[in-house]
Amino acid sequence: MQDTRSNSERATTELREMIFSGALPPGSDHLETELAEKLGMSRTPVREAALTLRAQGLVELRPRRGLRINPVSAKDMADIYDILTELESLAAARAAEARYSRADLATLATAIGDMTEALAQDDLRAWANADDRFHRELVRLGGNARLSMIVSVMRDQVRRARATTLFIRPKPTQSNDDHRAVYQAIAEGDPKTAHDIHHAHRLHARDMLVSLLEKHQFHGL
Amino acid sequence: MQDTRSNSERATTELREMIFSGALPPGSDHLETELAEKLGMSRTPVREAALTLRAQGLVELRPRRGLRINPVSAKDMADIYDILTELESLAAARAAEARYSRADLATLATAIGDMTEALAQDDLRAWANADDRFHRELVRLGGNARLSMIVSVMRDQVRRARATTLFIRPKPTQSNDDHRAVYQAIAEGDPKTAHDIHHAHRLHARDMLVSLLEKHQFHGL
DNA sequence: GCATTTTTTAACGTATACATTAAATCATAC
DNA sequence: GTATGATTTAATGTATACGTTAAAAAATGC
Repeated sequence: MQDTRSNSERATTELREMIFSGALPPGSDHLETELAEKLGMSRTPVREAALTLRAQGLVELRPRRGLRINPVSAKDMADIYDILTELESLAAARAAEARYSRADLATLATAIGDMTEALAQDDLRAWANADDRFHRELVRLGGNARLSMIVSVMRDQVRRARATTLFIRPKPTQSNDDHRAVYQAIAEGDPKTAHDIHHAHRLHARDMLVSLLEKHQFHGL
Repeated sequence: MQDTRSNSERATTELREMIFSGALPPGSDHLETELAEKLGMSRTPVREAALTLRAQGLVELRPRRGLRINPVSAKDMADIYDILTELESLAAARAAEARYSRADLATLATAIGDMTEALAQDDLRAWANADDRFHRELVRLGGNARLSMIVSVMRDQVRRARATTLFIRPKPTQSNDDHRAVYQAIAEGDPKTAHDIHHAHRLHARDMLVSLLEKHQFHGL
């Protein structure tokens, strides 16, 4: 089956993948022409993708220097986590206010179950995957589309850091208890508890990640 | 003196202005060719501007229909205010943590003074202008560049609603007291107070605006 | 008349061409 | 050998050309 998306869209996702995978390392420059050739298309869709990625904070366009892949410092990561913390906590509160049925919360429950299982099997990748699903669904349940967009852009950037820290950080056991408690609060329609627990959860993750990044001197991820 | 910016940048700001001024009304469609002609340039820079504005949530690109100017419903406005509330409050807290000197807070103080004066003279436009400056500076002092970007995009959208509600809503007298209290908390290095007061301030503004919009049935601003 | 198919149209997505101009290279003076 | 200025290079920003294809219009059948 053929890809029905436009080249512009393809370029956007492919460049994004190349940034996350490290094929385009942070701080590196890339001429539009080179990228166009690599992706097998003309400069036009590549340029359009570049503009989109710039709006998401992933790259900068420097005339005659090419696309600069934005590095992400420990301070950047702290800033990003701050935003995530506030917005996800709000989403948790709003989700609790919405009085979803248990059925509505099935995806959330599944993600928590998968995290538990992954932990038991020491499968950190599976855990990270389920953790992503949990947070994405949580935000979706918050019912604020703009907020979801912003959070997903921010989470994209976190993913870069996580790839490098996933295996050196402590096992996320506390994390799982937090998720369960947030789920519980949402199911019971308790916005304040949902908010506060998730807030503390994210703040904790932030401090852990930032201190890891600083310790390992990732001064431009 | 000539404008040194690229046509692409010019198109971005001009289209944005046209959206805010109502020259491109919410919900309306505009072909790339028409816009290009109106702006006196080719389709290329207009398209680039369109992509930037899409990333900011102002327009949508609908193949063969043209640029759709996104309408902003009361629900949208509530969502936007929710985001503003959380992020600005965080900025206020962080600003208080930063222990700025009184000199550093001069811009903030000036804005408050201007608001007081504008209120005394019943000059609502001047008040709105100073209010903008206050919030922008507050966020800047928070020291999170990404947060500032997001807030400024959200505030852009609020501006549309304010233009239509500024003269029908109650006079913002309470507002001024809030600003002063937030300023005080930041100057004294009290993050919690700064956060909580600003949070309440924004929540109040949100509820007032949303109920106004609903009452006046602006179901697509 | 209305529904369905065919034809036409034109807007977009993309490729390409090109002028501008910043950067790099080279030449020259000291 | 270094600094200054002239020359070359090449990447961008923009215009333009064009094929594709969705929508509109026209034609056809019932």
